[in-house]
Amino acid sequence: MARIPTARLATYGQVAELLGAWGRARQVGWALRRLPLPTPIPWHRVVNARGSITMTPSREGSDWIQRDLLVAEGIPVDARGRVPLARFRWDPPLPLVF
DNA sequence: AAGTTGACCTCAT
DNA sequence: AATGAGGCCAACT
Repeated sequence: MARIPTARLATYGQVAELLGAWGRARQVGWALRRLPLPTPIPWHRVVNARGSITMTPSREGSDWIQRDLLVAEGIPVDARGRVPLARFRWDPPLPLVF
């Protein structure tokens, strides 16, 4: 995730692919849920494939923090958490191979 | 040990 | 636009 440039967006699925874990977007979400905040990892640049911040009470506020961080980077977020994914999507250069 | 729960995704109504 | 089905799989009951 640290590879995602400032003011660019990636999806959970993209991050999974980058790890060589195609189809395992859920596990990316699992990992992010566990991130201790604050963290230097730019977790806020990861949104869902529908192009929005996943807004749910189970995130205990990190969804709203994500909103603030994205707006602070210049990425607009509407009232329902939608972001212009098509415009800001980051295309990873190469998958990681271990 | 079996069933449930998610910061998910794609495809089909 | 909004659901629903099915797939995914580590953790947690």
